[in-house]
Amino acid sequence: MDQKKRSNCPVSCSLDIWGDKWSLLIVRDLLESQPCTYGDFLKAEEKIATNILATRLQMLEENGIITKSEHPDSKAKVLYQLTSKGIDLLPIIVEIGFWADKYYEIDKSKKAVLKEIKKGKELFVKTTIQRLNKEIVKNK
Amino acid sequence: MDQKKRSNCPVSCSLDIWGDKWSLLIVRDLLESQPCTYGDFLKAEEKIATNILATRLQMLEENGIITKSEHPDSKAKVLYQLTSKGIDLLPIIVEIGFWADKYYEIDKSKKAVLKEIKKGKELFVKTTIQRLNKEIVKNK
DNA sequence: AAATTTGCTTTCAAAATGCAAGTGCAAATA
DNA sequence: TATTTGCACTTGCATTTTGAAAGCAAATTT
Repeated sequence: MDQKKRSNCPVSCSLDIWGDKWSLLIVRDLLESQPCTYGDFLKAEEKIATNILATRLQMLEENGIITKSEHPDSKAKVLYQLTSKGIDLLPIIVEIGFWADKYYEIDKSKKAVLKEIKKGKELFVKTTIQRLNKEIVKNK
Repeated sequence: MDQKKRSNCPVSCSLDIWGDKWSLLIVRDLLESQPCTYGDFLKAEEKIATNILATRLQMLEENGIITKSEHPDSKAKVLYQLTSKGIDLLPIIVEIGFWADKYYEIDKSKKAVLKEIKKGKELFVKTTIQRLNKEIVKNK
């Protein structure tokens, strides 16, 4: 009864994040600077509406892509971070980056980062995923 | 005046296909079996509505991801195929496939294909892109 | 000549979005 | 202690997008 009808992703797995730019933006933000607060997401360049952010965070949590935890300094704050499943989205984000770099103007700093990654893509992805996974453990 | 406000993609390039599952599905279909007709897309498993298909095909064409051309056999039919820019989305679709395979049930045949690709991802991507680009030239 | 196929367009109700304002709680300040 | 501020949301509502079905014109088949 509470079973939601999910959209199909382009490789036959059902998941709402496909077809939602805001979800991808949240994942990208987290990959770049791990624990983020609600406010951090709102501050991002793309100006997500606060109600949309709330629904997307909830959806990502339900799908096991992110987790919520308490901020060490303040109970008023909430920390969001990626799960292993979320971290594994890195290769996709990286490939989107390469593609965008090839066909669109992107800012210099991002261009430089991508150029570095290109030198050893597989290694970069592997070590970054390892690092992010270790950081999860740290926060427990 | 006709300047549409475009959504931002997660890597700072503006493009509507990010955040739209139907666009991704169209690209996936084309990567799997190059020229497709309007009807082919409608026949796909995911059941895109015909009006949505029309707007997405138009959008993808405007963004230089696909092109329309005449069917050699019939004036009633229209062929859609990827441009080089569209073909270059392959690495992204492949990575989405790997991720989905890791975390969701996908059907056996796709699983098998992905397993094969995994053995030599870089080579597979390179040769497939080359092949698809050659096929574009053929159709001219 | 009539029926069917093909590639769309139109209509319209239902759902999703996006902006602004509001709420509740915790922490900082007066 | 009282009050303001900051943070994480929620609510209301107008606008936009979606999705299902029906319609349509041109081309093709029967």
